[in-house]
Amino acid sequence: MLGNSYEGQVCSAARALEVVGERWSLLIIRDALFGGVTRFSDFARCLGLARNILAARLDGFVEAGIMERFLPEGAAYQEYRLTRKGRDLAPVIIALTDWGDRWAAPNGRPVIYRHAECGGDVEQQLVCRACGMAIEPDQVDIELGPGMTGAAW
Amino acid sequence: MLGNSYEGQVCSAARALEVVGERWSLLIIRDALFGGVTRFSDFARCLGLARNILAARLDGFVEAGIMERFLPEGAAYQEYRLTRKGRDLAPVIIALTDWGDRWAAPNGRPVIYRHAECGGDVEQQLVCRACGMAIEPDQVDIELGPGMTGAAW
DNA sequence: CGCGACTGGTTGCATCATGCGACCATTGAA
DNA sequence: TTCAATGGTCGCATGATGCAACCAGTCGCG
Repeated sequence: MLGNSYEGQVCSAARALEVVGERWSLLIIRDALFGGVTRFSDFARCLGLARNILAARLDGFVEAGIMERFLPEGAAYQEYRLTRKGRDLAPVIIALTDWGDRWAAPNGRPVIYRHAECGGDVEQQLVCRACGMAIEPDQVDIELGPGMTGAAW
Repeated sequence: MLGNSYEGQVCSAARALEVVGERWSLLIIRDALFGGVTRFSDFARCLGLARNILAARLDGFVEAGIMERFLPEGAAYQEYRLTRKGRDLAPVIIALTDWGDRWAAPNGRPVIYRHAECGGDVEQQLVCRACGMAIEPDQVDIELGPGMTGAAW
């Protein structure tokens, strides 16, 4: 989005950015995923964004199916919860964080992701499904798949 | 960026988004990384974005150190090339693409990432550096690290 | 019950980012 | 020489974002 779309692009990354590419979107999802934030006012406080923008983003997330509104039984204030589709964005946020840690964190990592079971550092890897090897980013090629229409991306 | 910053956020994901979070930024980098696009007019044509915006993005990338301007010897038109810092964004783009493939590609994947050596599918995994296990997104916890200042993210 | 604080918004206005089309100097090819 | 492409810049219109004010309903406290 960012208010609009990337129409000309036949590309899943563009489709994803239409949903979560606007300003604040990924930070809202980060807080929901890893900070356990669920309520309107808590998002506004944590992030310091304007409340009308927050309302617009949350509406968009609900409409896109990455969050759902939920009223805990008995009472009073509603929660915004990530759906499976929303939680599936975790790798995106972790990839951004990894990059920021490496290239924009002179004082060390502010936040560390840990394996809940054993407490170890979480690392993101590209793996080849065929040969099982770990892959460096420059060993990745692209190929057009069945969802491609027309000639261009 | 998106024209401005996420000042209140002490978070590497926010730092990363300040560099590549603006509209079109990640698509430009995607084309540079996987499409081999290097020239101003080619970016403009592939993406269909306004040329003044493209100029602003490329300037920003050069300033941020994720691209560099390069004049091939002998002649005439310049190229924009990703630096190491820029190529390191590949996992972000692959993560976005994976998500888009899963949740927003009803006709199948338009673009497939392949291991250059063996041609196998590239898959992104979270791995525990301590125990070596593959980790599901909901098994990830966070911990504050040395770069954290103050109490909040 | 009364009161103040908090929640979950909405509205209007100002400002910044983005998009569009016109323009321009230089290079290259016919 | 002429025509098209490159790599931009400029000005204006429109859209997105940010800010402050406002509001109804709820909660906790005395």
